[in-house]
Amino acid sequence: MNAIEEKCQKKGVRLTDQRKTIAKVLSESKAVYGSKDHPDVDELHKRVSSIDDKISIATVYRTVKLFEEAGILVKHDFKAGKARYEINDDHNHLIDINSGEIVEFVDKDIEELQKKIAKKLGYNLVDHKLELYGSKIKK
Amino acid sequence: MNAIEEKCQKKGVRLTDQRKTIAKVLSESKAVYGSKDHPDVDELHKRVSSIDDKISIATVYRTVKLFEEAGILVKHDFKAGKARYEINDDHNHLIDINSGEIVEFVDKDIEELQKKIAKKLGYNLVDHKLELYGSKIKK
DNA sequence: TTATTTGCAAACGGTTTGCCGATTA
DNA sequence: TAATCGGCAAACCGTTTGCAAATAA
Repeated sequence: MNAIEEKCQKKGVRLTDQRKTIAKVLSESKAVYGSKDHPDVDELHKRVSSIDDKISIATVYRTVKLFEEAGILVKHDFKAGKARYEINDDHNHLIDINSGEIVEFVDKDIEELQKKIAKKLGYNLVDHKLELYGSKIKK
Repeated sequence: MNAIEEKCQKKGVRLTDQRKTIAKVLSESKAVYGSKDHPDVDELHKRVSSIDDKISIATVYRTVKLFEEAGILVKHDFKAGKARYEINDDHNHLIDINSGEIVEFVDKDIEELQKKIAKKLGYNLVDHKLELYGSKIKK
Protein backbone atom coordinates (compact mmCIF):
# COMPACT_ATOMS: atom_id res chain seq x y z
CA MET A 1 0.00 0.00 0.00
CA ASN A 2 1.52 3.29 -1.09
CA ALA A 3 1.43 6.64 0.68
CA ILE A 4 -1.58 7.87 -1.23
CA GLU A 5 -3.65 4.80 -0.40
CA GLU A 6 -2.77 5.25 3.24
CA LYS A 7 -3.92 8.83 3.23
CA CYS A 8 -7.15 7.79 1.55
CA GLN A 9 -7.85 5.25 4.23
CA LYS A 10 -7.09 7.77 6.94
CA LYS A 11 -9.52 10.21 5.38
CA GLY A 12 -12.21 7.62 4.71
CA VAL A 13 -11.88 7.84 0.94
CA ARG A 14 -13.16 4.67 -0.63
CA LEU A 15 -10.45 2.72 -2.39
CA THR A 16 -11.63 1.46 -5.72
CA ASP A 17 -9.54 -0.33 -8.32
CA GLN A 18 -9.45 2.79 -10.45
CA ARG A 19 -8.30 4.98 -7.61
CA LYS A 20 -5.64 2.49 -6.65
CA THR A 21 -4.33 2.49 -10.18
CA ILE A 22 -4.29 6.27 -10.34
CA ALA A 23 -2.59 6.44 -6.92
CA LYS A 24 0.02 4.00 -8.14
CA VAL A 25 0.78 6.03 -11.24
CA LEU A 26 1.03 9.19 -9.16
CA SER A 27 3.27 7.59 -6.58
CA GLU A 28 5.63 6.36 -9.24
CA SER A 29 5.46 9.53 -11.24
CA LYS A 30 8.47 11.23 -9.71
CA ALA A 31 10.53 8.08 -9.53
CA VAL A 32 10.03 7.39 -13.20
CA TYR A 33 9.97 10.87 -14.66
CA GLY A 34 12.14 12.84 -12.27
CA SER A 35 11.44 16.03 -10.39
CA LYS A 36 10.23 17.79 -13.52
CA ASP A 37 7.12 15.68 -13.68
CA HIS A 38 3.88 17.59 -13.33
CA PRO A 39 1.45 15.64 -15.50
CA ASP A 40 -1.83 17.05 -16.72
CA VAL A 41 -5.00 14.99 -16.68
CA ASP A 42 -4.51 13.80 -20.22
CA GLU A 43 -1.04 12.55 -19.48
CA LEU A 44 -2.23 10.86 -16.30
CA HIS A 45 -4.99 9.20 -18.23
CA LYS A 46 -2.48 7.92 -20.75
CA ARG A 47 -0.27 6.44 -18.06
CA VAL A 48 -3.20 4.98 -16.19
CA SER A 49 -4.61 3.46 -19.36
CA SER A 50 -1.45 1.48 -19.93
CA ILE A 51 -2.30 -0.40 -16.73
CA ASP A 52 -6.07 -0.51 -17.12
CA ASP A 53 -7.44 0.80 -20.36
CA LYS A 54 -11.01 0.77 -19.14
CA ILE A 55 -10.54 3.77 -16.86
CA SER A 56 -12.28 6.77 -18.36
CA ILE A 57 -10.88 10.27 -18.37
CA ALA A 58 -13.90 11.41 -16.35
CA THR A 59 -12.73 9.17 -13.55
CA VAL A 60 -9.26 10.65 -13.70
CA TYR A 61 -10.76 14.11 -13.42
CA ARG A 62 -12.94 13.07 -10.52
CA THR A 63 -10.11 11.30 -8.71
CA VAL A 64 -7.62 14.06 -9.15
CA LYS A 65 -10.10 16.54 -7.71
CA LEU A 66 -10.88 14.17 -4.86
CA PHE A 67 -7.20 13.76 -4.05
CA GLU A 68 -6.71 17.48 -4.21
CA GLU A 69 -9.54 18.10 -1.78
CA ALA A 70 -8.02 15.49 0.51
CA GLY A 71 -4.76 17.42 0.43
CA ILE A 72 -2.95 14.61 -1.32
CA LEU A 73 -2.26 16.43 -4.55
CA VAL A 74 -1.62 20.04 -5.48
CA LYS A 75 -2.95 21.56 -8.62
CA HIS A 76 -0.85 23.95 -10.65
CA ASP A 77 -1.85 26.33 -13.39
CA PHE A 78 1.60 27.25 -14.61
CA LYS A 79 0.01 28.48 -17.75
CA ALA A 80 -3.74 28.42 -17.57
CA GLY A 81 -5.58 26.07 -19.89
CA LYS A 82 -4.46 22.77 -18.56
CA ALA A 83 -4.12 22.04 -14.88
CA ARG A 84 -1.18 19.93 -13.77
CA TYR A 85 -0.85 17.85 -10.64
CA GLU A 86 1.78 16.53 -8.32
CA ILE A 87 1.94 14.99 -4.91
CA ASN A 88 1.50 17.57 -2.17
CA ASP A 89 4.90 18.36 -0.80
CA ASP A 90 5.70 21.95 -0.17
CA HIS A 91 8.19 23.45 -2.56
CA ASN A 92 8.44 26.12 -5.22
CA HIS A 93 9.00 26.02 -8.95
CA LEU A 94 11.39 27.60 -11.35
CA ILE A 95 10.16 27.34 -14.90
CA ASP A 96 12.55 27.53 -17.82
CA ILE A 97 10.92 30.01 -20.18
CA ASN A 98 12.63 28.42 -23.16
CA SER A 99 12.18 24.72 -22.61
CA GLY A 100 9.27 24.69 -20.17
CA GLU A 101 11.37 22.52 -17.91
CA ILE A 102 10.43 22.74 -14.24
CA VAL A 103 12.96 22.84 -11.43
CA GLU A 104 11.80 22.44 -7.87
CA PHE A 105 13.37 24.18 -4.93
CA VAL A 106 12.82 25.06 -1.31
CA ASP A 107 14.26 28.02 0.51
CA LYS A 108 13.90 28.63 4.21
CA ASP A 109 14.69 32.35 3.99
CA ILE A 110 11.96 33.05 1.50
CA GLU A 111 9.48 31.09 3.58
CA GLU A 112 10.23 33.18 6.66
CA LEU A 113 10.10 36.38 4.72
CA GLN A 114 6.67 35.49 3.39
CA LYS A 115 5.34 34.85 6.85
CA LYS A 116 6.72 38.16 8.00
CA ILE A 117 5.19 40.04 5.10
CA ALA A 118 1.77 38.50 5.61
CA LYS A 119 1.87 39.37 9.28
CA LYS A 120 2.81 42.94 8.47
CA LEU A 121 -0.24 43.16 6.22
CA GLY A 122 -2.43 41.81 9.00
CA TYR A 123 -2.75 38.22 7.83
CA ASN A 124 -1.78 34.77 8.93
CA LEU A 125 -0.06 32.99 6.07
CA VAL A 126 -2.07 29.93 5.11
CA ASP A 127 -0.61 29.09 1.75
CA HIS A 128 1.66 30.55 -0.86
CA LYS A 129 2.62 30.15 -4.45
CA LEU A 130 5.98 31.18 -5.78
CA GLU A 131 6.98 30.66 -9.35
CA LEU A 132 10.18 31.93 -10.84
CA TYR A 133 10.59 32.17 -14.58
CA GLY A 134 14.10 32.18 -15.94
CA SER A 135 16.46 31.39 -18.76
CA LYS A 136 19.43 29.12 -18.38
CA ILE A 137 22.76 30.80 -17.81
CA LYS A 138 25.18 29.68 -20.48
CA LYS A 139 28.63 28.73 -19.41
CA MET B 1 -4.50 60.63 -24.04
CA ASN B 2 -3.92 58.17 -21.20
CA ALA B 3 -0.86 56.05 -20.53
CA ILE B 4 -2.27 53.02 -22.31
CA GLU B 5 -3.03 54.95 -25.48
CA GLU B 6 0.49 56.32 -25.44
CA LYS B 7 1.96 52.87 -25.19
CA CYS B 8 -0.22 51.71 -28.04
CA GLN B 9 1.00 54.48 -30.24
CA LYS B 10 4.58 53.76 -29.35
CA LYS B 11 4.08 50.12 -30.27
CA GLY B 12 2.15 50.85 -33.43
CA VAL B 13 -1.09 49.40 -32.13
CA ARG B 14 -3.98 50.88 -34.03
CA LEU B 15 -6.22 52.96 -31.80
CA THR B 16 -9.85 52.23 -32.50
CA ASP B 17 -12.78 53.68 -30.60
CA GLN B 18 -13.31 50.36 -28.86
CA ARG B 19 -9.71 50.11 -27.76
CA LYS B 20 -9.76 53.67 -26.51
CA THR B 21 -12.83 52.92 -24.45
CA ILE B 22 -11.29 49.78 -23.00
CA ALA B 23 -8.05 51.63 -22.27
CA LYS B 24 -10.03 54.32 -20.49
CA VAL B 25 -11.86 51.81 -18.32
CA LEU B 26 -8.60 50.10 -17.48
CA SER B 27 -6.82 53.35 -16.66
CA GLU B 28 -9.59 54.37 -14.32
CA SER B 29 -10.02 50.93 -12.86
CA LYS B 30 -7.68 51.38 -9.90
CA ALA B 31 -8.76 54.92 -9.22
CA VAL B 32 -12.40 53.91 -9.03
CA TYR B 33 -12.18 50.48 -7.48
CA GLY B 34 -9.01 50.67 -5.40
CA SER B 35 -6.01 48.43 -5.35
CA LYS B 36 -8.14 45.34 -5.02
CA ASP B 37 -9.41 45.67 -8.53
CA HIS B 38 -8.45 42.85 -10.84
CA PRO B 39 -11.42 42.60 -13.21
CA ASP B 40 -12.11 39.58 -15.37
CA VAL B 41 -13.18 39.93 -18.98
CA ASP B 42 -16.84 39.80 -18.10
CA GLU B 43 -16.50 42.59 -15.60
CA LEU B 44 -14.48 44.66 -18.06
CA HIS B 45 -17.13 44.13 -20.68
CA LYS B 46 -19.78 45.33 -18.27
CA ARG B 47 -17.88 48.50 -17.45
CA VAL B 48 -17.05 49.16 -21.07
CA SER B 49 -20.64 48.60 -22.09
CA SER B 50 -21.81 51.39 -19.83
CA ILE B 51 -19.84 53.73 -22.06
CA ASP B 52 -20.50 52.07 -25.39
CA ASP B 53 -22.92 49.20 -25.35
CA LYS B 54 -22.09 48.13 -28.88
CA ILE B 55 -18.68 46.73 -27.93
CA SER B 56 -18.80 42.96 -28.05
CA ILE B 57 -17.19 40.68 -25.54
CA ALA B 58 -15.10 39.19 -28.35
CA THR B 59 -13.49 42.58 -28.79
CA VAL B 60 -12.73 42.79 -25.10
CA TYR B 61 -11.06 39.39 -25.27
CA ARG B 62 -9.07 40.41 -28.31
CA THR B 63 -8.04 43.74 -26.86
CA VAL B 64 -7.05 42.38 -23.52
CA LYS B 65 -4.84 39.82 -25.22
CA LEU B 66 -3.38 42.48 -27.46
CA PHE B 67 -2.58 44.71 -24.48
CA GLU B 68 -1.05 41.80 -22.66
CA GLU B 69 1.21 40.99 -25.59
CA ALA B 70 2.20 44.64 -25.71
CA GLY B 71 3.21 44.41 -22.06
CA ILE B 72 0.53 46.85 -21.01
CA LEU B 73 -1.51 44.43 -18.94
CA VAL B 74 -0.71 41.41 -16.83
CA LYS B 75 -2.95 38.41 -16.74
CA HIS B 76 -3.58 36.58 -13.49
CA ASP B 77 -5.01 33.16 -12.85
CA PHE B 78 -5.49 33.40 -9.10
CA LYS B 79 -7.88 30.53 -9.34
CA ALA B 80 -8.02 29.05 -12.78
CA GLY B 81 -11.25 29.36 -14.69
CA LYS B 82 -11.42 33.04 -15.24
CA ALA B 83 -8.42 35.17 -16.06
CA ARG B 84 -8.17 38.58 -14.46
CA TYR B 85 -6.26 41.60 -15.68
CA GLU B 86 -4.57 44.68 -14.36
CA ILE B 87 -2.15 47.28 -15.60
CA ASN B 88 1.38 45.96 -15.72
CA ASP B 89 3.18 47.25 -12.67
CA ASP B 90 5.36 44.86 -10.79
CA HIS B 91 4.01 43.81 -7.41
CA ASN B 92 2.78 40.74 -5.58
CA HIS B 93 -0.57 39.69 -4.24
CA LEU B 94 -1.91 38.54 -0.94
CA ILE B 95 -5.28 36.90 -1.31
CA ASP B 96 -7.69 36.70 1.61
CA ILE B 97 -8.84 33.09 1.60
CA ASN B 98 -12.10 34.03 3.27
CA SER B 99 -13.24 37.09 1.38
CA GLY B 100 -11.23 36.77 -1.81
CA GLU B 101 -10.01 40.30 -1.27
CA ILE B 102 -6.67 41.06 -2.89
CA VAL B 103 -3.95 43.11 -1.23
CA GLU B 104 -0.98 44.25 -3.27
CA PHE B 105 2.51 44.57 -1.92
CA VAL B 106 6.12 44.93 -2.96
CA ASP B 107 9.12 43.79 -1.02
CA LYS B 108 12.69 44.47 -1.97
CA ASP B 109 14.14 41.69 0.15
CA ILE B 110 12.03 39.02 -1.46
CA GLU B 111 12.93 40.33 -4.89
CA GLU B 112 16.63 40.05 -4.18
CA LEU B 113 16.25 36.65 -2.66
CA GLN B 114 14.47 35.41 -5.77
CA LYS B 115 17.24 36.63 -8.02
CA LYS B 116 19.78 34.91 -5.84
CA ILE B 117 17.90 31.64 -5.85
CA ALA B 118 17.49 31.64 -9.60
CA LYS B 119 21.18 32.28 -10.05
CA LYS B 120 22.04 29.45 -7.71
CA LEU B 121 19.93 27.13 -9.85
CA GLY B 122 21.71 28.32 -12.97
CA TYR B 123 19.09 30.71 -14.30
CA ASN B 124 18.64 34.38 -14.96
CA LEU B 125 15.42 35.54 -13.40
CA VAL B 126 13.11 36.83 -16.09
CA ASP B 127 9.81 36.93 -14.29
CA HIS B 128 8.23 35.75 -11.10
CA LYS B 129 4.88 35.18 -9.53
CA LEU B 130 4.33 35.30 -5.80
CA GLU B 131 0.94 34.85 -4.25
CA LEU B 132 0.35 34.64 -0.55
CA TYR B 133 -2.88 33.24 0.78
CA GLY B 134 -3.87 34.23 4.26
CA SER B 135 -6.61 34.88 6.75
CA LYS B 136 -7.08 38.17 8.51
CA ILE B 137 -5.64 38.41 12.00
CA LYS B 138 -8.41 39.39 14.39
CA LYS B 139 -7.69 42.05 16.89
C1' DT C 1 -7.57 52.60 -50.88
C1' DT C 2 -6.02 48.72 -48.29
C1' DA C 3 -4.83 46.41 -44.27
C1' DT C 4 -6.96 45.84 -39.89
C1' DT C 5 -10.56 45.49 -36.86
C1' DT C 6 -15.21 44.37 -35.22
C1' DG C 7 -19.65 41.92 -34.27
C1' DC C 8 -21.87 37.86 -34.59
C1' DA C 9 -22.40 33.28 -33.92
C1' DA C 10 -20.36 29.04 -34.24
C1' DA C 11 -16.44 26.28 -32.76
C1' DC C 12 -13.07 24.86 -29.33
C1' DG C 13 -10.91 22.55 -25.38
C1' DG C 14 -10.62 21.54 -20.79
C1' DT C 15 -13.63 20.19 -17.25
C1' DT C 16 -18.01 18.82 -15.07
C1' DT C 17 -22.23 16.24 -14.66
C1' DG C 18 -26.75 13.33 -15.13
C1' DC C 19 -27.95 8.92 -15.75
C1' DC C 20 -27.75 4.18 -14.45
C1' DG C 21 -25.47 -0.08 -14.07
C1' DA C 22 -21.40 -1.79 -11.21
C1' DT C 23 -18.74 -1.92 -7.07
C1' DT C 24 -17.20 -1.15 -2.25
C1' DA C 25 -17.61 -1.46 2.68
C1' DT D 1 -27.61 -4.21 1.28
C1' DA D 2 -26.99 0.69 1.13
C1' DA D 3 -24.15 4.14 -0.25
C1' DT D 4 -20.89 5.36 -3.42
C1' DC D 5 -18.55 5.09 -7.67
C1' DG D 6 -17.47 4.68 -12.76
C1' DG D 7 -18.40 4.89 -17.85
C1' DC D 8 -20.55 7.26 -21.32
C1' DA D 9 -21.99 11.08 -23.66
C1' DA D 10 -23.96 15.39 -23.27
C1' DA D 11 -23.55 19.82 -21.10
C1' DC D 12 -20.77 23.63 -19.49
C1' DC D 13 -18.10 27.78 -19.66
C1' DG D 14 -14.35 30.65 -20.65
C1' DT D 15 -12.08 31.73 -24.73
C1' DT D 16 -11.04 31.75 -29.72
C1' DT D 17 -12.11 32.21 -34.57
C1' DG D 18 -14.18 32.46 -39.57
C1' DC D 19 -16.71 35.48 -42.03
C1' DA D 20 -18.44 39.72 -44.08
C1' DA D 21 -19.25 44.45 -43.05
C1' DA D 22 -17.05 48.59 -41.03
C1' DT D 23 -13.11 51.49 -40.07
C1' DA D 24 -8.28 53.48 -39.23
C1' DA D 25 -4.36 55.22 -41.47
